[in-house]
Order: sequence, then structure tokens, then C-alpha cells
Amino acid sequence: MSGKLIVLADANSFFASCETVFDPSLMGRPVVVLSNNDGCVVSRSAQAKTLGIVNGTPWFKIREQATHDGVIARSSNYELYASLSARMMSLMRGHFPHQEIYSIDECFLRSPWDAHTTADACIRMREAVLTGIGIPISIGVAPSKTLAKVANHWAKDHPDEHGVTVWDDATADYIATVLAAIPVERVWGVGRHLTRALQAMGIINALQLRDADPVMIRRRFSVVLECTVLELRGIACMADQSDADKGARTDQILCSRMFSTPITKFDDISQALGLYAQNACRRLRRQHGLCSQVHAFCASSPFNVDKEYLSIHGCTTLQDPSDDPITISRAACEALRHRFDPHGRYIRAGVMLTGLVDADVFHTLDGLEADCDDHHLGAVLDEVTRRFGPMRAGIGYAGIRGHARHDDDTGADWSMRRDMLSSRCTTRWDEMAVVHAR
DNA sequence: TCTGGGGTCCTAGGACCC
DNA sequence: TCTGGGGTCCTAGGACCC
Repeated sequence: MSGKLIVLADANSFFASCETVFDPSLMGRPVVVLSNNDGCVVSRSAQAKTLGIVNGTPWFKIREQATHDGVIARSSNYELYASLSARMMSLMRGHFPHQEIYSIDECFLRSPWDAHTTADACIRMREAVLTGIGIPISIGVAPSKTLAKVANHWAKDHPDEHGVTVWDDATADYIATVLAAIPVERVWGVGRHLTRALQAMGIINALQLRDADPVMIRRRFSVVLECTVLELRGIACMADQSDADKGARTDQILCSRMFSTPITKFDDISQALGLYAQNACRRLRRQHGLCSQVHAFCASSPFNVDKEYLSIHGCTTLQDPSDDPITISRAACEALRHRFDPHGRYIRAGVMLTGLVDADVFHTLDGLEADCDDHHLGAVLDEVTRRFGPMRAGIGYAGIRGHARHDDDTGADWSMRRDMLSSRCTTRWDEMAVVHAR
């Protein structure tokens, strides 16, 4: 099995750690980062975890107690996190021959070395990320991705491991005792529903799942869970995604937001849809794609028990695949216009693009284009955004910048709330960190 | 017109991930 | 008053074909 070790590196409390990088006064203090609209907690520093704050908790429910406990809250600053993530990934890429970026804060690396040499490389990489970027990471190493995930959790939960846990075949007996102590719902790929079904069969912990009959698991559940069973045995069977992602092309593009205050009028919904459609178009053009279907939806709050939950969805099929923001904005509004129920109080809306094709492959015969006055508006808007930043030019509300400093504040009263936003030090000249020498 | 088996493709929905 | 925003993959079932 040597030469086949998989390394999983991921950041500790990534968003909260990013906030600390440019504000050292947060070091050692309970910090939480909130989702859009300052809705719920999505990242917590170690100290905030000790206070018992759970991820996903609505901020308004705990704000009073948390503030009393000295917790510092920040609005999510994805521009900053994406920038620090890119630096971190690039630094890690230099330590191993092969990297597969899995999410904004974690990546798989492949090690060609034995367990001992791999452990040394991991310790060096961890130190380099900590001193070079300022982000603490944890590392798990094992013969399969699923086991590497478990090892990574183990490293995080056990400070005496110094952030690096390495398992190989030689430690099989030890791994078994660890798996016996891990509840099945903490295994990668086992969510809420599967947990309930597995528990009903008497499979409570990771060791029991590992020792279950793969054929039975496949029959009762799926090949995915069968794969998890094999992975827990140290047999790598999950595909490497890094090649598949080479073109960075996705199968669908979704842009949806919650409003800071409910919307009742279709005019407001259609303004929001136009904004989201242009955002989706920008991502579509970035991956050199065209879309064939434009979906739009809006929904009321699922948490309001007094009012009926309303969720409306519509879809427009385009005559020809397109990446034009006017065509797609219009299609999004038309998809919903006739289904719209004026009695609803809508708190979210979104636009989804599907039927994506490669722009270089699709050609309409000359003279048969659906939209003969093709204005290349998308490319122009992209260039304006590149030179002058977001919200400087666009169709409808996408060209309006509100009085706040947030780029996505349209000035509309449903615009996203981000009251506790930190500076985007690494991507904006006018928001750079200031250092005082005394 | 009836009958049967087997294959492919597409879509909606469910489950999972961070 | 106030509860995120993206994605992926698999499966079942229907339409269609030979």
C-alpha cells in the first residue's frame, strides 16, 4: 500500500481563522462568522465552539447571550476567504506532486512516500501554511479518502497529534479501535437519512459500517455507500476529481439569495431575478458556456407556521442556447410571471441555468440565429466589471450601487444585510490593512 | 393487431457534501 | 422582526426503440 497514501489537509475554522489573519486582536477569542443576511452561524473559532455555539444556529436566537459572553460576530466576507484560499492551495501544491482541491478550505494530496516520510512532509507543509498565510490546518493521512477524513477529524480532536495524523496498513488494529469510537453519522457520505436507516439495522459506529456486507449495503442503499464501506477498509475506490474539473465546467449554475425583508410585488421579484440572472450569466461566460434552459423560482419562509408555505418554479426553454444577459434575464422573469401568486410574502428567489453546452461547439447556421441583433453585451459588461468593479454597469438593478460600501447593495430595501463586514485587505487597494509602528 | 423482452435516454427527486 | 448558497451523484420511472 506504500506509495498510495492520501493526504487530506483542511483548515481549522477556516472563515473565522481568515478574520483573525488581518485582525490579530481576535486571536484566542470566541469568533463566529455569519451566513448572508447575517442569518446563521457558519464558522466558529475554537473558543466559540467551547461556548457551545452550534453551526447553523440562527444568529438572532443567540445574539444576546453570545454578546454577553464576549463573542465577536462577522458578516461573511467571501472575497477575502477566496483570496486566502487561493494562496493556501498554491502553497500546499508545492509540497506534494498531486493536488485535488475539494472545497474552499480543503484539498486531497497524493503522497508517493512511505508513512514516515509522508508525516515529515505534512509537518513541514502545516508549518509553512501557518507562518506563510496565518491559517492553522489539520492533516489526515490514510490509504483512502474516507479514512483520511476520519484521520483528519482525529487530528482535530486530539491536540497531542499536533495537527497531523498518519495511518497506514501497519496501524490496522489501531484504526479499528478508533472507528469503534466514531458514530456512523460522522462518516463522510453518511447524512441524516442514512444514519437513521443504518441505526435501525444496528449499525451505530464506523467500525460496524466497515464490517457490514458490501453486497447487502449496495442492495439496500446504493453503490455510493458500498464504496464508503470499502473505503473504510482502506480500499481506495473514490475517483480523483482533479482531471474532471480541468475546464472548471459545471452541469448547472445556480444563483439564489434570501432577501433581508419579505417581497410581495412581482416587480420587486423581477428586479431581483434580473440581478441574479446577470450574476449567473457572468459565471456562464467565465466557463465559456451557453445555456438552453432558464429556471426561476421564489419561495416564502418555511419557518413561518402561521402562513402557508409557497414555492413557485418555472422554466423557459431558449430558442437557441445563449449567454446574453438580456435574453436570460427576460427568460427568468417570463418563467415566473404567469405563475406568480400575489398573496405570498417571498423571502428568497433564484435563477438556475441548465442544459449547458460548450460555446465553442455550438454554432447556429448563418441567418437562423434567434437573436439576430447580437450585441455582445455580456462581453462588454464583463470588461466594465473587470476594470471598474462590480455593480458599475448592468441591466436594471445590476447597474445601481447603493450608499453602503457593499458592492451587492442595490439600494433596494430587500438588499442583503451585512452589518459586520471586515475589510477585503487582499483584493481592494482602498481596504488594505494599516500597520502602526510605535 | 397482438405479444414479449431488453436496451437507451431523459428527467425529477432525493441524498449527500462544504 | 430576524433561519445561507452553492454544488454533485445516484436511482427510479417513463418514453421510446428494436
